[in-house]
Amino acid sequence: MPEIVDIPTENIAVGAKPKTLADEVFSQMRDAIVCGDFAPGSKINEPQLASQYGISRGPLREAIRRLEGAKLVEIKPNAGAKVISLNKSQAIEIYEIRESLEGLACRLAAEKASAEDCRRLRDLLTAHEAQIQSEDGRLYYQKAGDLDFHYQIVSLSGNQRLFDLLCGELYHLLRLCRMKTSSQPSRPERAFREHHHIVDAIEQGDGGLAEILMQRHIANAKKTLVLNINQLDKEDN
Amino acid sequence: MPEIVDIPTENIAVGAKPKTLADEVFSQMRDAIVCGDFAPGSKINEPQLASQYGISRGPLREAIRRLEGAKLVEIKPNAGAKVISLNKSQAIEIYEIRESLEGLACRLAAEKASAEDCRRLRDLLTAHEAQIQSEDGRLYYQKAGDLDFHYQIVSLSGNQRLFDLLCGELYHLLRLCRMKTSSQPSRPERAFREHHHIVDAIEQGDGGLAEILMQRHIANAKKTLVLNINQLDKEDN
DNA sequence: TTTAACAGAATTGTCGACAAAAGACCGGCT
DNA sequence: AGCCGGTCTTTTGTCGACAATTCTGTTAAA
Repeated sequence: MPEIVDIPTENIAVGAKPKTLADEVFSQMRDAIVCGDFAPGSKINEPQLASQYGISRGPLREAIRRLEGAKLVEIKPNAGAKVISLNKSQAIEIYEIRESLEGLACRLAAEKASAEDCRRLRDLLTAHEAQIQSEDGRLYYQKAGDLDFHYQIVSLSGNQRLFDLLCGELYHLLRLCRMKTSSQPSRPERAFREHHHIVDAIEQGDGGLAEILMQRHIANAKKTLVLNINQLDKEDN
Repeated sequence: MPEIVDIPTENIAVGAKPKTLADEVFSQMRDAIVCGDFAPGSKINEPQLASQYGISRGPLREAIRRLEGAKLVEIKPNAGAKVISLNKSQAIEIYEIRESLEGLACRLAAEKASAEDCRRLRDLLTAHEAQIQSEDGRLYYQKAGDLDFHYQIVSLSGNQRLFDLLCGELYHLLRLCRMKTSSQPSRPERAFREHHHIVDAIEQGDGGLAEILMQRHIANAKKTLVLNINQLDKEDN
């Protein structure tokens, strides 16, 4: 029984339990959006959602403002908020930014990672590898495992703001991008090779190489995504 | 006639006049923070500010949440919001991110810029150059002119999300960093050479070179900033 | 049939008031 | 004198209600 651990990428700020209602609802709505429970492009009805969450409109509006800050909803004055809907070019934009930023994170990580850090990274990969071998491994990999690896790298970079930017904002958008093309052709073996090569570079402290490898890794993921989107568009037509 | 347009870097979203009170107050507070009218680290008192802006606490709280999204204030539950205060390492973090992101923007701009775009860029530089020759040129350059140039580059990249990220968030933080070291030793001639070299690369459509030059340009700015901060710290002791 | 205007409903924006928590202040104790 | 506990004040969090705007559905006219 795999019982995919479902690593809670949402509870990034561990130990900081949301106390205010607005924060709580913000977290719930964010998860609902990135999990697809809120359809992209759908309108957000304040009275309805307020009663649904059992709170007043005040905290709900604050939560919506925070969602706007996370770029997950768009607010138009006097017209309400809508869940963001990403098209192909916007997805590409996100991957371009991610390529640049994670390249940076990977370079910094390579320059700072200790032997212990490297060992943990490698352990993570082998754990994922074992997971892959299980029945629904592919799904797991595409969902949590991949982000988990990247999450660790960014964490090792030591740049707190970079971490907030990537793990607090961009990764949520990324999950939205992936949601569209839910059943990906899954290129796990290739991605695994790339992951291991990245860890190799980090172990050797070769920041420049680690940066390039990570950029290429994400560029490959982007290509896969674009391919999937194109195919999806054709089916729709 | 230069007629430096004095692009208002604060009113980024031109044409979109803020209609709701919360949006209006958000803009005003953001400008007040980046201009230094709100001291970094100072506490935000809701009742006081609400009466000061002549609004209720509801819209004010929404504005504060948006400021939190822009990373300009920090909110602690049941403790209120404080204007962000950047220390040396945080400033370095911001410059690292900016180096990576503007490098990307510059590469994309080089790949997409038309001859007309290049002409406008060069015009901008010559206009700034003329401005520099005037009495308070150095001050002008450090304040608006430099950001103006970078603003144009990012705009040419064609990546809307990158634009929002840099011009909508990071540049405001940048102004906060610069505010600390208000009287900079101003390296205008060197920065000007770098700017021209960047435009050269863009004109030639050499994205890779443009990216590297921009990264080095920002890395140099970072060095200058760090030097200033260190000097400031010594004076304080 | 299409368009335009109008009335009604629904939704968003704003406000003041109450409840709860944090912080300040003061007195007493070791 | 310094520290601790309790009370009071201030500030934040939450709520319900009202005002203003937008959306909708209907009717009437071209």
